Amino acid sequence: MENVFETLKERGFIQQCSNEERVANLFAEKQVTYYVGFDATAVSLHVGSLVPIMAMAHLQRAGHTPIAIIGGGTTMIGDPTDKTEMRPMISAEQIEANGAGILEQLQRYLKLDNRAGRFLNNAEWLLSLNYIEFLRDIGKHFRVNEMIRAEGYRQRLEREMGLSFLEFNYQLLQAYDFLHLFQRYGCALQLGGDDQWGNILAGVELVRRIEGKRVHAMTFPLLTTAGGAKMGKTAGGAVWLDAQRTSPYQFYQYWINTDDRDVARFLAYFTFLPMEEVRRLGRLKDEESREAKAVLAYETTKLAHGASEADKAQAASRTAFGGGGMDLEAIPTSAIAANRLHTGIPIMELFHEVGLATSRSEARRLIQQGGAYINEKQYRAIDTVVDAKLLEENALLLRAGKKRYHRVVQK
RNA sequence: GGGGGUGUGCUUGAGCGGUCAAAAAGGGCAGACUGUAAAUCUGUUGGCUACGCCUACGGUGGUUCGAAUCCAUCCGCCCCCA
Repeated sequence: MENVFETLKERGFIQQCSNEERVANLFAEKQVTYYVGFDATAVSLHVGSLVPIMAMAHLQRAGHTPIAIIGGGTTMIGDPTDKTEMRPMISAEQIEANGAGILEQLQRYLKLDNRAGRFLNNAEWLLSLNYIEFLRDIGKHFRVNEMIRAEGYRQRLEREMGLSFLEFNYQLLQAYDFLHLFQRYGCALQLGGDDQWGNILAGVELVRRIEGKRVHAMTFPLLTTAGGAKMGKTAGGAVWLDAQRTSPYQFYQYWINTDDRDVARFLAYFTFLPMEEVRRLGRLKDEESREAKAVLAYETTKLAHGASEADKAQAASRTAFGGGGMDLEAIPTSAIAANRLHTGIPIMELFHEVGLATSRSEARRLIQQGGAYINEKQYRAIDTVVDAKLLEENALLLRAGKKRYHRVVQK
């Protein structure tokens, strides 16, 4: 079997590495325990976390042991790295709840049964730290002059934002995590986004000073779409891995709407397809690239939500955009009382009510600008009244713009 | 503790006491064009019981016929000194 390191490299996962050769050998020589920290500020992970997740999955498939940690302790501080503002602090209970959701999602990609892999909350060891001891044992190993040279801190220091002492300690805590995981589980490698490079190295350094052992760091490139947007952000907000927050259909649509220029890269990152296949799909041009996008969308959805959901999403997407009717299952639907429909509802009110417009004024603009459709027929008159006569098979299919649909049924 | 500065809509950022729902850019949304892509062009971008009304320029009070614009005070942030 080929070295996972090569696999990761070929697929574009590796941005920086403390020492390429050593890390590559490490994987070849023995089973490696590695860790990645996840942000616990939300109940669900989103598409942006998929890079580390996929990297972890590749490694686990090659027989190595992942540890996913959520920052129960560190999240309560807020990571200043590359943030223009301080992150909001959240409560321990909230983090606990978020952790449960995150674990569930990770388990679709990773085996975290405390043998093949682990899921830990760093609150477990951080909360019991004693300040004096921490300063004495850990704090003495850090040089402030080095720390403030880090890009993230420097920006905060130079701009007017300021940096609180609390946030400044983030790096120490993250380094301490690494030390702890090394001591307790023999964890020898930390992975993270490239913005974490400095923090990860701080951990490497700390382990070296205290334990005299060499551990390693590896970072992933920070992904943005070709359009310059952050991964996983859309107009409607983040694209979550949680089916409750982002339906498998929406998830599928996110991927199928990928910019042409990103398709090949994304296939390598977000699917397990062999690289030959990835390259073949990546070579498709113009209209043909839709095939590649369909594969990307299907594979990613399958990983996140399972094959049957992926099939459904794919079918829904095809009928919706392939000229056929919509797959009714996939469209958000709301019920409206029959008598209201018989009386008639002003079109503005209807679009607002079902959430296709956030206010009546927005609905008004939408309609006036020709973006409002009922049963695929455009309505531009704001005084249109929608009543039961427009029902088709007992339902109305509302559309705002090109892609946002909503179905209304009688109650 | 002392001194100076700053706080505007989703973001950045203009803003003479009336003509400011607030310039400009970015972002968003919609339309045209398209391949459910990109680029481009056009329109639009606080709310409402809608040619009018309401809410908004950190909070609270005040001056004024009238305040985002002036004053006081409080809060947050930044810089310098201690």
